[in-house]
Amino acid sequence: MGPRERRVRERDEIREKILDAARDLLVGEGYDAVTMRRIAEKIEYSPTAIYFHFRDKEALLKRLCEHDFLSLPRQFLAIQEIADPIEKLKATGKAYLQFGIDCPHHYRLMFMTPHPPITEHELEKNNPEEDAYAFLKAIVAQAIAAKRFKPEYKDVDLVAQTVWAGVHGAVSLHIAKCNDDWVDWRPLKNRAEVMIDVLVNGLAR
Amino acid sequence: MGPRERRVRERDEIREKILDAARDLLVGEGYDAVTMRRIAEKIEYSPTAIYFHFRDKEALLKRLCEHDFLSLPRQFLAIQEIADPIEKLKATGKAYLQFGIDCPHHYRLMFMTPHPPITEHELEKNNPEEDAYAFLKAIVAQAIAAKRFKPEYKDVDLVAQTVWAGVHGAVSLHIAKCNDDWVDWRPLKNRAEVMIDVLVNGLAR
DNA sequence: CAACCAAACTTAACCTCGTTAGGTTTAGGA
DNA sequence: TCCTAAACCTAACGAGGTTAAGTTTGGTTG
Repeated sequence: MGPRERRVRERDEIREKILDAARDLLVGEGYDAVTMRRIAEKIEYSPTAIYFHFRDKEALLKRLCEHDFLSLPRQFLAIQEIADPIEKLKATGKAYLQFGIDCPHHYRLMFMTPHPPITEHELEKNNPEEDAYAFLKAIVAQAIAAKRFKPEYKDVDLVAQTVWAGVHGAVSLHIAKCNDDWVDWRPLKNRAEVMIDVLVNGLAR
Repeated sequence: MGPRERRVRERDEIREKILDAARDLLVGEGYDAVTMRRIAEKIEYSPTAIYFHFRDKEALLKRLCEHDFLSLPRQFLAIQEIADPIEKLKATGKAYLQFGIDCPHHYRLMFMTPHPPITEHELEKNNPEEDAYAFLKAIVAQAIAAKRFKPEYKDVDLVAQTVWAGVHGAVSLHIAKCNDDWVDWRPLKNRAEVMIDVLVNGLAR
């Protein structure tokens, strides 16, 4: 481990510091507080220094989204203990909901904001412990294998994406339109629970 | 109709022109193209003139969202011909999906972007012909009245919001993450159809 | 060891954007 | 005829993302 490795490590560390600062601003002060200048201020660098580590703001935010999407299942650890796949699915939905309630700005950036395509992935995919989508897929696959769903619902990706979309719809509509008094909104938790129940009932044999 | 009425009419006309210009930019050139300066350029006014008609950009965009949310059901005219409430509900979901496919930028602004609360509504509410949410609610109420749903699903608002959220989840996840090759996305139309079927099945007796 | 060179920064500036201050025109009313 | 308020305009401010150009720093090489 010569000075070469140290350089690489230091580079990764400052990259991580930038991402951490961006996340802190996002969660703590909201969407609009995430500016290159404020990130720089937080880590005591000049704003332009960030451009040495990220091509532009979009790339930075996209990286943050990917990173935190992967780390989501680490918050779902208790769910793995549940044996019944249907209960597991419901618990996952509720945990996902809770993330949306706790970190709405973070949720908005990760799931409600389009990011232009960037062709550089370096992170590990398809590991349920480190990839939220793989986590969900594994549960759906388990439910299908246990013949808990109607026979027409055998496409794991299609079912997983439907369940995801359902809960996401409830959460994201809340985040986008909770200030809209045009609609007589029911409480989010209530809506999300009904959504999960209706979905599971619709999928089940 | 003296000059006083003319003044009011002219004011409304230029307001409408501003909204039309904003909508054109949004649909034609996308989200980022909607700037006060470009709107002004399009209607051949100075940027500051807009501030005489709208308090700020947020108010302008919010007004646009409300206006177009109301005019949505005018695109759903054929649906009123359908007698069966379940089929009606499915058709409404598909029409809503089609709007998301045709106008993704417009959809994003209307349903995926939080707008701060503004306390000034001047538009007519609760008319199914001019209010997309009232339109959906009327269909759900019809289905409930015809005893097509399980007895526990008798809260019209709760059911309407669940159905809305389901289709919205499919559409909005597509708009936000269609460039994300991390997930092996099924086609949107496919996902939306499954979503509608699963929801209806889960709600039905 | 000295020269070099690329990595990792910095300062200063550019451009666009939303918005405001202050001035000007215009038309209806007193 | 004068006044006033509505409906605009020009000019500018400040914040944001980004770039150009220069500077430091530490490892590598002749």
